[in-house]
Amino acid sequence: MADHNHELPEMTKNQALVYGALNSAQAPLSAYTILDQLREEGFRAPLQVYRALDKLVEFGVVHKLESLNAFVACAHPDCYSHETVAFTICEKCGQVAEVNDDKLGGRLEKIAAAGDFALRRSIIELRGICAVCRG
Amino acid sequence: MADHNHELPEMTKNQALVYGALNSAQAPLSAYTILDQLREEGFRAPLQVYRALDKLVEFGVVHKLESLNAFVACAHPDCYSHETVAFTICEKCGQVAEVNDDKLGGRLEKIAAAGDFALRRSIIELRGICAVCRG
DNA sequence: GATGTGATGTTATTATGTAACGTTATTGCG
DNA sequence: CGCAATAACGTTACATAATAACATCACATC
Repeated sequence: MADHNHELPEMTKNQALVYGALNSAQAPLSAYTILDQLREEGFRAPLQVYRALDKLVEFGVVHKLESLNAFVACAHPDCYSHETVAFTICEKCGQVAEVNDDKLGGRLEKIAAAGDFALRRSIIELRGICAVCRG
Repeated sequence: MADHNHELPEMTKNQALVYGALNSAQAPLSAYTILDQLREEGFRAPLQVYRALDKLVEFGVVHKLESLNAFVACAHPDCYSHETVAFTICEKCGQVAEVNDDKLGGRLEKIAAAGDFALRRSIIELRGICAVCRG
C-alpha cells in the first residue's frame, strides 16, 4: 500500500506556473507548448521551462512521456506511490492515462534482479487505441 | 513459444548499411552518429538514415530506445518473438540489454484489457546500474 | 557585510526529427 | 515492349527538442 502525504512540495513561481499549465491541460504538453502558454507570464526561453520541469519531475508531481517528448501532471500528486508508473497512450486521440499496477512493479523488479541490475526508474508506455476511439 | 524464421527481410542498400552499423556497434547509436559513420558510403542527409531506420523498426530487426533517442539491432532478429521487448539501460556505462519475458507481456496485456485499451506496442525501458558497473 | 546556495534570465548552440519536392529503380500488367 | 504504379532515393530547407555558458538576483546564515 502506498504511503500518503497530502502536501504538495514548495514550489517557486516558475515551477508553479509550469505545474499549473500541465494541470489544466487535457493532454500531455511539450516543453515548447508550455513555453508558448507562459509567454504572457514573462517566459522567454526554453530553459525556464526545462528547469522547472526538472524540479517537478524530481518532486514526483510531473512525469515525462519519453515516447512523446512531452510531460503530464501526476494523476495523484498528493501521494508518494510514484515507484512504477505506467501510461497508456492513445495514438488516435492523444489521451494519456496513468496506470498504477503493483504486480507490474513486482515483475519489473524480478527482471532486474535476474539480470543483477540495480533498477532506478522504469519507463512503461503502452501505445494503442483507447476505449473511446474504438467506439 | 516463439515462432522462428531464420530469414532476414530483404533489405535495400541503405537499410543494409544502417543495419550493419547498428550490428557492429557495442552500444545504441543515435541517427546522427549513424549518419556520420556512413558518410564514406555516400550518406549526406539525416533522412537517409531515418527512412532506413523506419523500415528496420517496421521489420522488427531494430528497436528504438525512446529514453535515449537511439537505436539498437534486435538481439535475435532471426525470430519473430518481437512482441514485448524490454531493455535494461545502464546509466553509468551505457550498456543496453534486451530482455524477453513472457510474464511481463502477459501482465501488460492484462493492464490494457482492464482499461479496454487496444495495445499496439509497449515501451519498456529499465534504467539503473548494470552488474559490471556495480562491481 | 561577506558568503554560500539555489533560482532566474539571456544568448547562442547542439541535437533530433520532418516537410516538401523532384528523381530514380523496380515491378506488374495490358 | 510500353506504360503506369509504387517504393526507394537524394537534396534543401525547416521544425522541434534540449543544453552550454555566463551573468544576475534573492535569500539565508554566520
